[in-house]
Amino acid sequence: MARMTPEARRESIVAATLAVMHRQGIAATTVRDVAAALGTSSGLIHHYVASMDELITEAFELAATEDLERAAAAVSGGTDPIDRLHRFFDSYTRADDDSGMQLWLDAWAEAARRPALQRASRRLNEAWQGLVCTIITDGCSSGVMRCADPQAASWRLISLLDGLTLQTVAHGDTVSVEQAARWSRRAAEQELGLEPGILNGIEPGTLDSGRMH
Amino acid sequence: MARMTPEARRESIVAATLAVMHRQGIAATTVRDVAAALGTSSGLIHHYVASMDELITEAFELAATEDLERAAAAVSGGTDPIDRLHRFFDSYTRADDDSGMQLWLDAWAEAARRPALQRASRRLNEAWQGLVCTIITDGCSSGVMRCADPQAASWRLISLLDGLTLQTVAHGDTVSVEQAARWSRRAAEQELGLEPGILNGIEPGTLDSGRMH
DNA sequence: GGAGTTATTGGACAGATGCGCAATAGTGAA
DNA sequence: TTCACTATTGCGCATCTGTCCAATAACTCC
Repeated sequence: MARMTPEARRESIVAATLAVMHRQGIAATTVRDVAAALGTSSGLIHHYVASMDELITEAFELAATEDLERAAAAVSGGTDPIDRLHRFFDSYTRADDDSGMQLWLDAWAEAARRPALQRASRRLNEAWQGLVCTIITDGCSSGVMRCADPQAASWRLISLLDGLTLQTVAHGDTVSVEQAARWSRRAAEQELGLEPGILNGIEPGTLDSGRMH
Repeated sequence: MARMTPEARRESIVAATLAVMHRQGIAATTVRDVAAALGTSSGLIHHYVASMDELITEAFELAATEDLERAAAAVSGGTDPIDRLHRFFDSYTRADDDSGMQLWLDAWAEAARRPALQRASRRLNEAWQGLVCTIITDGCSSGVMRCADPQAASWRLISLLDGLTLQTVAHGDTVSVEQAARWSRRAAEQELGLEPGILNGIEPGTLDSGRMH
């Protein structure tokens, strides 16, 4: 393999690790697989990273941080809190192309046994919650949302979203992607005192309960 | 090791597997660890089970089924739908002594790679949802609950419960056990048109919003 | 007691794993 | 052009994995 600068090589290694993790899962990602994906030797990997654990944690952190930043960028383009919340749900739903969420499932399960991974997972989960919390806080102070405790509300919304997406990814179709999207938006409407349907693309006033299932 | 009847030996193997799974996680459970926990040889394990995957699936199924039956038994002792719902939340919250929920986290993550485990996980998850759904359906027909779609409502409640408990188990204290318990009960009250606080042990009429966080 | 059945043993086997290390090859400076 | 530096190689090592199998020991029935 062509010789590269240390920075470029390190980045290519982390990127290749991420690709393998998406394909095979965190637990089944091996040094040799990463080397094969790069077309290099396994020895090179250890020339750049001290251990496999470190590499896996770093790759997970990269992927999760990129997802978060993509969501944050989408949200920041919103014109008002409700639009920003809309954009948040859009980017979250799009982000889980299954393999992205599968990575999170792996991370949550492995967190108990890999301290470094647990710290990363926790930090990023808190960042997601913080993103939602900021939207809600803004919405409350501008008067378009009503919420007694934005911190708590954002944890509830994130947890519902995770729990529903979990079913979609782990079990196939106990809960469909559409249901997860619709139900979590509806929960946000109720949690924040919004007009029913406003986050689900239903025109205000045309909503009847029969349409909700 | 003393010679045992096939049934007793098989049960002891599954029980030992479960103990190892609790201690080390599903992915790190090996034949030799199970044999060591029993004080026997690895060959004996394969005299009773065809493959490691089968053994792991069977052990998970046993643990999850026991939890479910414990919950179902607790629920069936309830005097009315609201009491039964109360009992459901009590048994769910008690069931997660962390290691129980950790097993579920492992199962959800491993489901993508182990078809037999996925089937078991899915079937048991549906059974939990079915348990809640029955309570809600009864509550609606007896008039104490209002719910347009018990199926959907029970998936939402189960998913919220899973998502909140996930935070507790995977990350330590982003969400506390008490918050998970309180918030999921509050969600049930709202979802089913119940009096606020009735599932959280708050006397009807004494509730003010400031107490909810 | 003897014979047949089978639970149990202990190790062999092939393959995979993380990691280390001496040898090689590409690069930039003197 | 030569030399020092280091990115890269390819393999070796120790260990672990699931699975299999011949030998042994315990139990049951005649």
